[in-house]
Amino acid sequence: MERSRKSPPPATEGAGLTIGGVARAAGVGVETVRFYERRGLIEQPERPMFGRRTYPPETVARIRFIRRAKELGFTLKEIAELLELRMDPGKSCAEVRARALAKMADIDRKIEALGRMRRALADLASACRGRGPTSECPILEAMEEGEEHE
Amino acid sequence: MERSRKSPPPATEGAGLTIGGVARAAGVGVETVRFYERRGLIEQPERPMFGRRTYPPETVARIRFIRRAKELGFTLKEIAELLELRMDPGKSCAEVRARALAKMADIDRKIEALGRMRRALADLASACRGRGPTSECPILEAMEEGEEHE
DNA sequence: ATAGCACCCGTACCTTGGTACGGAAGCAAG
DNA sequence: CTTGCTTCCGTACCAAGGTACGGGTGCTAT
Repeated sequence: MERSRKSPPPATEGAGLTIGGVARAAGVGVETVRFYERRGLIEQPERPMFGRRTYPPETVARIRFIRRAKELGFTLKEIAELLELRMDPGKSCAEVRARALAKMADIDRKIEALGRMRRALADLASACRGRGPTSECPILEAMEEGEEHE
Repeated sequence: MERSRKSPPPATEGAGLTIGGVARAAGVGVETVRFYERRGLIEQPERPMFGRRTYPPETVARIRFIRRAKELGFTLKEIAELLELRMDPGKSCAEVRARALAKMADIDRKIEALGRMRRALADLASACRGRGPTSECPILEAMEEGEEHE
């Protein structure tokens, strides 16, 4: 029972990991690994009709890559493209850089949109002393009138 | 043919609008109005077994309210709560103000998260001269190593 | 009176990123 | 050899916020 929760599968030493081993090593759930397979983000190992699949250690690295890219704001679709770029020896680093810059521009737009919301809310909140019934609330009134700012 | 695309339904003058009239006046699609009904965001008018429903003009104002609140970053669930507050004479303006402040804090957190992403991307992009194959790209390398910042 | 929108209704579908379920079968320990 | 954890596989479900469809009916103008 020494290794029961630690590593059930390592039957043949350096061969490969089972899906559970990959998931633990990469810090995601088994279902997430399966989900990434379905999305084509990770290559599926030879799929025996019966029995278990064994994954190469690169799969763990690939999932970590996905995790990190997600933290940087890339969607799974974009990550799939990054993974393709990474594999394609004909593509240059400039392509990757361009994706990063585009994502930064994307993030800037989101930040600006949120900033506009924030300012609009701050304006409304400052117009409201927080007293009286909701029927006289300047915030609600402003929303009812709708400024059609567009 | 003068009014054919302008207002098909106004049979009885001041009575009420059909769903299409509401949708046009509020600037949303008919399906969206139906969707808001299902979500309980707008009250459904008396529903005749057969024939058409007529909506009071307040429905248009309500949908505009929803639109405006959405622009301010509220979810439909939160908007439903705002609408309840608006209707409840026992609630005070302070409640509404609190929602607005909470939403601002919410937005601040999102902005900070995006700012972190942006800075991380900027760091990676500045480390990459945009030359060479993807196999030597500092951006991809950094993602592969995964900094586990957390 | 009939063409032709507009409306009614339930239901299915879309995107994004997973999570959960249920039955069958593998595999190691006790 | 049986128990019990994994794995395999398809499929369904979640949140959010709609959009689309199909079949049936209402209403209005020509």
